Amino acid sequence: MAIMKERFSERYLEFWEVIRQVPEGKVATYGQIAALAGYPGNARQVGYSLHASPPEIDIPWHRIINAQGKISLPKESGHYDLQRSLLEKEGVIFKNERVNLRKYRWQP
DNA sequence: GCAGTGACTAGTA
DNA sequence: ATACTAGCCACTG
Repeated sequence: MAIMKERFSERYLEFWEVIRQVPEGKVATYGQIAALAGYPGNARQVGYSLHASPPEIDIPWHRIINAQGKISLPKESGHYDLQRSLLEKEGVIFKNERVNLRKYRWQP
């Protein structure tokens, strides 16, 4: 499988390094992660890196949402409900499928 | 190599 | 509020 390559690009590793710093009960956006990792404008790659990330890396992938405060995963996939329940378990409140970013956004 | 796709975003209308 | 656009770049066929 393509995702099981031994090495990932340095860019992906940088993304995951930043994501690892997002604390419990807080969220960050894809664009925010990209900018903090030193790749502003590469929000899409952040999403792709998570899609391709192997389970053995231990990162809070569920704390990453889009700039509208919504979950970017399709509801049909089942991953949507997983991400939402993981966040709610940490105290993040959803209102109309949306998180209040002004309240829950991680500020490094 | 080229075109399409995607866990994106900021801008404009 | 919605809709469309350009920019973004790794991956796939």
